[in-house]
Amino acid sequence: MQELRQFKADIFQALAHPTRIAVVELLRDGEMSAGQLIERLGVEQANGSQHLAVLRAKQVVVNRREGNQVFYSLRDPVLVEVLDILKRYFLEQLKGTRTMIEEMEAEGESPAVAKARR
Amino acid sequence: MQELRQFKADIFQALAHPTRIAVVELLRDGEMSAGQLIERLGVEQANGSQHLAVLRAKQVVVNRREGNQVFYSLRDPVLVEVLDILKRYFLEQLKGTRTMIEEMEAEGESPAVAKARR
DNA sequence: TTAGTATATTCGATTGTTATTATACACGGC
DNA sequence: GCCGTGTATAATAACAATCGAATATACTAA
Repeated sequence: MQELRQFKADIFQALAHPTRIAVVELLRDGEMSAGQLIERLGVEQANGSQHLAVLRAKQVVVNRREGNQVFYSLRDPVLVEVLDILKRYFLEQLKGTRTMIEEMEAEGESPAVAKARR
Repeated sequence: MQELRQFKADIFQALAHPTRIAVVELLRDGEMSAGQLIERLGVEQANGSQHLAVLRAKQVVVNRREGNQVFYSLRDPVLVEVLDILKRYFLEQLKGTRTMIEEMEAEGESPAVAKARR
């Protein structure tokens, strides 16, 4: 059980950076070379390569060399499911925020607002 | 889109620690007081409270005070889904590892073994 | 008010993560 | 062999996360 939690924590940590999330999203529909990825990400070459190294270390992606280039792909597309779930979660949270904002606007400064601010 | 990725990264980071994953799992079936949580986690009081603060800051959990105690619960149980998906993912990965080990045992020291060690 | 219990926060030491710069490695063509 | 292109790896510096110890806060009961 402890091992499983460590494993989950490692996966979460692998994805705990916007650039690496972007990589997973870019690989959603198939493989892509390191160069293409880095160009799409709009980051420095070394930086992009380091992020790919993190994803490799945590086995989130796999790669294959073809001549000069290295192609990356998702090891298991189940992670895309996770991202999709989080998108729904994000939208839920936004709804909550919107409700909160509306309450603030409707009520002005009030206990509800103070509570929401915490 | 960038904002959504940052949001996802924040959630992942909130869960990128075995203790905090344990908290989410403990809250799976309902709320629990900070004290109960910390006891079950088997961590120092201050440390547990700090981890709860992280989960609060990222809105993963919410809390309510009742007298002397503070009860925590999951803000959105959808995160449990994510953990369940990762369990399946973990088992998949284990299957791969087992296959790898079997190959190693069957073939002895060989190029395939060297490759698997990387 | 004082004491006791439950929880949170602050501080400081340690360790981990990130971006940048520079350098190394791997491959193909010549 | 040498060059060019694509990719990975040090090395550093700035910053963030973690933990334990001590302290602070919130509440209850007496």
